[in-house]
Amino acid sequence: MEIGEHPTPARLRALPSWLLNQVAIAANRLTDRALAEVGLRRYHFAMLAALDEFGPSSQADLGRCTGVDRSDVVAAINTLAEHGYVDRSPDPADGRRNIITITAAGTAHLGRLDALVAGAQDELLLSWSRGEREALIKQLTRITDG
Amino acid sequence: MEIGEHPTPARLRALPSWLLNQVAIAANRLTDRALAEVGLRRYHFAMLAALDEFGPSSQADLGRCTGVDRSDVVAAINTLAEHGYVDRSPDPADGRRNIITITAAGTAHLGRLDALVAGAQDELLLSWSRGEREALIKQLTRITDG
DNA sequence: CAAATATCAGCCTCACTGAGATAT
DNA sequence: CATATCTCAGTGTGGCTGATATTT
Repeated sequence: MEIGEHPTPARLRALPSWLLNQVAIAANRLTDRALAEVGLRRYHFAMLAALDEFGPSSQADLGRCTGVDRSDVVAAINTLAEHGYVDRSPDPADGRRNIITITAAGTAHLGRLDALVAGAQDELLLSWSRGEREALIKQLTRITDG
Repeated sequence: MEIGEHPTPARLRALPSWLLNQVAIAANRLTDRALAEVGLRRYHFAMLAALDEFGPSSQADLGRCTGVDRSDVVAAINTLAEHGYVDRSPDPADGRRNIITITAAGTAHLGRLDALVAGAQDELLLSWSRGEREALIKQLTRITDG
């Protein structure tokens, strides 16, 4: 009696919010799987990237610029520090803050992470040209900026 | 000393998977907020839409075509049935299955949900033209199909 | 006193897993 | 026997809240 499996309802297929959610789930799965190879997660990559680009930062700044909650930054930095990818030390100029600094090992590892994350993008956007990817990035950026 | 807040790292701003995740979070928040007005959630809308489009279906089929896990379909149908939006009855032709049918009240309510969900799209894509929205939908569809 | 920081404990949602009972 | 369905119990993540201690 199971003649026909249903396809996705047309109402959902035409809904940006639904499509975005499905695509994000797939993208996150691919990225997580790639980063699992080195035992890290997406937010670890985000914070190392921020430290590499902006230099030593407070945990609050790291959380804000990566969109990671203040509460979760603590645990993520713990893990990165245990791996030796960052140093955490009190700010001599502001007793409330910790200064997080990326280590040489962290910088080196970030190169590996870049490759893994880039591989996940390639899996997600298989057969997309460079120009097509840029168009996608531009559209998504327009939404986040709005 | 807090002269400059960090912006989002360039590595992340150029990363499709990261952008997709951020945009999906925003989209889901808007949709959830809209549907909260009537005490329902995204997956309720998805299942009512499927039932409206395909007619009476088994829970397994509903889960597959909406991407909702078999396990979560149970709870969602419970809620919809309590509200009187669907009927759940055993399939006389296949004892393993329940046949879920949308009720008249369910169909009526779906119209209201459509409006709420459409409003959330408008909030997300403020100032996007019809053509721009279609281009976005086409790109996202290309990813899900891949 | 008001505001910001780091930390901790905990909540809720959602995608998912495993297992059991039933039926094909 | 293998497969499919429905159900329940439970897991893990991610985004989030509230409270506290400390410092500015």
